[in-house]
Amino acid sequence: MKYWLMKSEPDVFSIDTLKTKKISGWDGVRNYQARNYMRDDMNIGDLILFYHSSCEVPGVAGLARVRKTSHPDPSQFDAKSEYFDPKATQQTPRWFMVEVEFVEKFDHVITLATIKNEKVLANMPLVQKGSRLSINPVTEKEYKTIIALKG
DNA sequence: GCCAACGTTGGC
DNA sequence: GCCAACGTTGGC
Repeated sequence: MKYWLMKSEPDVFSIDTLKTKKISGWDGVRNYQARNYMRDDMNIGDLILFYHSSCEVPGVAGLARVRKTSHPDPSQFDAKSEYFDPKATQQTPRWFMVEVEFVEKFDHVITLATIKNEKVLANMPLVQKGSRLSINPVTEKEYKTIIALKG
């Protein structure tokens, strides 16, 4: 089993949205490296740190779990979607997504500032300058450290 | 294949 | 809103 951190703008899709929906496809990823993580490396049962980005208090807001391995992201075929990709076809889809399920919403967001204060977490891509990939692998040690911070 | 221009991310 | 960093596009 692996661990991941996945970013989402809470204005668009938050831990509360997932809590309500319970299950959701992680659609809209349009970055090849992030796509490759979903397509090639994510397995059922992998745990996901659900990170809120581009908001007042950026940080890990809760947990999700991979429920279904990758399949084509339907939004790439939808001309009305902001994620539409005219170069993608049903025969040769370009974008893939996994399906995730809600696990937990933390009582308090584990803020980026808190994460930056933890020496053990200094190697996370999240805190590297210029790193903006929306999906990143997390080591077991990092995962456990973050979980311990939720109090 | 190079690279300039442009677009996006995301913290601050 | 600013801006650094990075990714993508497209002409050549």
